Amino acid sequence: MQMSEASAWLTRLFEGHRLTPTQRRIAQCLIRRPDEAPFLSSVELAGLAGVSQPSVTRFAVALGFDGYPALRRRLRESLRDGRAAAGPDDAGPPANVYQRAVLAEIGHLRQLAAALADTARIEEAGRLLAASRPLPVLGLRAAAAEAGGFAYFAAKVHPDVRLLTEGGSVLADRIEAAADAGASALLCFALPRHPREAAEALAVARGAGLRVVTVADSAVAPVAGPGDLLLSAGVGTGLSFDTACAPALLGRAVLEAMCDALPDAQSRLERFDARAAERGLFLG
Amino acid sequence: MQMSEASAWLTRLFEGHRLTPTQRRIAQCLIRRPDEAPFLSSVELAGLAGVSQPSVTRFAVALGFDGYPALRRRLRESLRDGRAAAGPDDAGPPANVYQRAVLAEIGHLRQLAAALADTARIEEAGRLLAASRPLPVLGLRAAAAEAGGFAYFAAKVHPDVRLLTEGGSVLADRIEAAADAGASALLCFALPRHPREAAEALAVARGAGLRVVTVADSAVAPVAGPGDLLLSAGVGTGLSFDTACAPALLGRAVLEAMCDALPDAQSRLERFDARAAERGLFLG
DNA sequence: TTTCGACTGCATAGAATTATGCAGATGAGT
DNA sequence: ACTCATCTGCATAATTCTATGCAGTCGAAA
Repeated sequence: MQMSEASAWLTRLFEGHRLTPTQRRIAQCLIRRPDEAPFLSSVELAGLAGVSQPSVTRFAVALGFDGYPALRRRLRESLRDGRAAAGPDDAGPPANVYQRAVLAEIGHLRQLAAALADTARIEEAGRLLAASRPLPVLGLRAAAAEAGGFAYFAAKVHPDVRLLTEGGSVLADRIEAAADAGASALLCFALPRHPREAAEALAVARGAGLRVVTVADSAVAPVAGPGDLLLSAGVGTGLSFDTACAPALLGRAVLEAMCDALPDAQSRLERFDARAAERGLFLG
Repeated sequence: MQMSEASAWLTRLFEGHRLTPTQRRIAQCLIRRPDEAPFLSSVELAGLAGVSQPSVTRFAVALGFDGYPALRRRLRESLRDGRAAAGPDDAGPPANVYQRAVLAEIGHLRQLAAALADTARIEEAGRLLAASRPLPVLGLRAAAAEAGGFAYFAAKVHPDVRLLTEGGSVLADRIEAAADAGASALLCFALPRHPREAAEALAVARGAGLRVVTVADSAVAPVAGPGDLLLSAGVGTGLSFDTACAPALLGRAVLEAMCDALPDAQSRLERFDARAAERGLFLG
């Protein structure tokens, strides 16, 4: 018989206790369903075992618990522990603070990879941004770097990218100017700590009729609006300052999707490369 | 923080829902405790999130469930699924380009984590940069974003950070001005494709007596000089444009080391926080 | 300033879960 | 056969959990 971690634990628990026939049925039932067991109410367990509900309570007491909830609590803990032990197989002590921060970011990237299994949202984001001329890209304070990185590359395939990294009253002017010039969407990088200005700027953008695409640190970012297309990736908090690898990478993924939605992206890139070589812009 | 399968599922669930501040607190609480979440009663969850129990019920309804028990049922299913899927590590083929790019970056981060086991070089970099007043930070073209991100945070703990992201003849002027003002080191982000200008700028810096610390994409970066302190991390090339998660993260690690080498970093941060709160700079 | 709508916690009703008193059943020992 | 201890389920009490009406608060719009 194949014994899982949890049912082995259960078996050990039952050993050394004199159990009545009815109680044995309950125990068998628990051993056979180690995954469901921690979630069952006494009524449900009784039903599955074919015994009365009070027998379940008495079973728990017979095992030395204060009552059925106490037994279930133990089952939950053992499930959690088993889960934790099975998860990260590299049990080595994460040596220093730098390594811990990097490992945490790996976790965020894993999550991002899982989220990217569904490409519908990111492709929609790509289409929206590709269709907007001009394309305003907003990122204030800490998010300015991510917005800048996006805008630098985006400008190589999109004819009119407008990078907005400075707040103040001019920001609203520039958003409205972009809308007047024909923009239909705006890309916003929203990272903690969320500046109040960013929320205000997004309100202006929505008011101007722009569709807002937001790359944020969490799906519950306070700057997100109802009609926005929100994409999220975790931010690392292990160091003195936040690290936003995953959001930055998500931004590049959006950029890729935007390229795919721009028919002449490839030819623009080739033209740039040709001119760069001509001018000796890069080494190597 | 280690992100599990379950919280990824949660994150996807919350996306696209308009949530009130109280509901965001509940969502954050669930995301932060993916292992406990499926076991919590509405009362317990309310307690952990610091909201009232009815708010939890309303939260579940807002997400489209029939009630809180229905939400919890879904959490339990996702926990079970995650458990089942956790067995065969990553058997599935890396479906799409986005996922492949993210997985490649995870590989770079793994290498970075290994390299950071030895903290001597990064700590030396931190000391060098902390001691330089002013501190010029150089990053041209694609590297401007990484340099900008570093400089934004560095300015919160270092009294005189000078961000240099624009090339041209003025760049050499500004480097020499920094040296004249007392700078003893310069931090350079050097990413492909390496601009010729960057190499020239570093030559100027060395000529002015600055110690150069370079965060680069490879240990054989063409811009590195003999006396430089070179730190490297891989760059992703799976998408149309390079992704520099690992170098960016390495930059933040250098920043952390610099903070450790600045005795009054902590007090500066606290002063900033106090003033930010005073001015209502950030949301939440 | 007033009004209105949205949000939130309190109080409480309604539902479920759990524990316990009780009686019938079973089986061992006298 | 009688007694007694044990076991079991039924009915129900006690507890815990969930949902909802209501009023106070806050911010936006008129």
